[in-house]
Amino acid sequence: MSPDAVKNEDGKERNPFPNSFTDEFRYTIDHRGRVNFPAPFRRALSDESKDRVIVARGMDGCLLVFPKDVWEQRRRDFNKTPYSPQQQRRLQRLLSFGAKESAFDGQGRITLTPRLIELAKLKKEVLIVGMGDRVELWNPDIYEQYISESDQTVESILEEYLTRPGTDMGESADKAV
Amino acid sequence: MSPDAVKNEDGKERNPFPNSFTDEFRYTIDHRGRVNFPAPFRRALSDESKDRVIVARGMDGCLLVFPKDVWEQRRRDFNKTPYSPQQQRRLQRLLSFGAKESAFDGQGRITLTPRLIELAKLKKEVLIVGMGDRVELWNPDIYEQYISESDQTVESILEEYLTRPGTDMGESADKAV
DNA sequence: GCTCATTACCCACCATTACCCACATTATGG
DNA sequence: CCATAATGTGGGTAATGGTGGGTAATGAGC
Repeated sequence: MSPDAVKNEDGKERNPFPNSFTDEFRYTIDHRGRVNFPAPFRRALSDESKDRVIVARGMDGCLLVFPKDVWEQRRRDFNKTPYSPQQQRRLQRLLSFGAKESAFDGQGRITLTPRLIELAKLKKEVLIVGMGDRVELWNPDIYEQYISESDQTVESILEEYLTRPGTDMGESADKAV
Repeated sequence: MSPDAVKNEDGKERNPFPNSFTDEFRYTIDHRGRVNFPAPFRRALSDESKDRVIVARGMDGCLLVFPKDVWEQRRRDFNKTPYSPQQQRRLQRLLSFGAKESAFDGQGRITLTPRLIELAKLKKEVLIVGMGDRVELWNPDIYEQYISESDQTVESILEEYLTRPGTDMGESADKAV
């Protein structure tokens, strides 16, 4: 499966990795709760989600930003879970609890509600971390703390996976065009 | 045309070993944090990642440079690990910690952030080492130090693997003489 | 209906970045 | 041995991206 894409009909080059977010940015929140959304991430957004994202509570004290189409997909996925309809509804509500849909302003920023800011204990600065098809917002201090708590075991696991040449887990060799 | 490229039927150059990096290079970082990326390595990049790489923290004090498609593959692989969701999240975050996506400029250079430069203790010079599907950046002094620390055990292991049958060279070397 | 608080849209500034050109040096080919 | 291309290094400059603030629309409360 490579949803990788096609060029646009207007000939403009499109991102070959839609909704794929990598690396970190450090921005400031202004007194109105506005946070810049990294320009590379904006460009990486799929056409369907060009201007709309959902900000929700994340795990371990961060906030999550989903492109709208990814969010909808997640929501639909709950219906495929083996749980009862009651439990599925509960899952959906937990997911949406505190979530806020947000649009970009002319400068590419989103506005966080006071509630979300409080949930993530955000102060003046935000760390924005690309995590594949979603983006995490962190209080930099908490993130630092979280990272430093990683024990030796996790780090050696990471090391092993990083150092492993090519991956035998995923299918490789589908490079032909 | 370069010796490490072959021609496709359509006449375009294509590398027979995409995302395969060998050999060492020694370059300088300029005052803007720009480092040249070896021309043979640029040619070795897969078509998908021709223009984009990710620079991340590596083990033992070096930096890692991944072609974007390799990086994405690694990231997806974490979700297939037998570990708990919490651990998977931690792995993903550890992987992304400090990571920066970068594009090549017209001269084939990437720019390193001050943070990455500091992490790897890079001064004026960088040693660039091909390590299979990824590339390592080293402070040459630290690399030298690291190599010299290899003890007798490691060296004898290397010796054994170098001379072990399994390659034509090793085999014939064993039987000849 | 009116007022006030909140939100959304707009413009302005400026540091940083990316793009461009220039040149020195090395490899390549005749 | 010279000519030519390719590669590594440095720097100027226009464009982008991040930040702050003014002002018009929106909506809630009285």
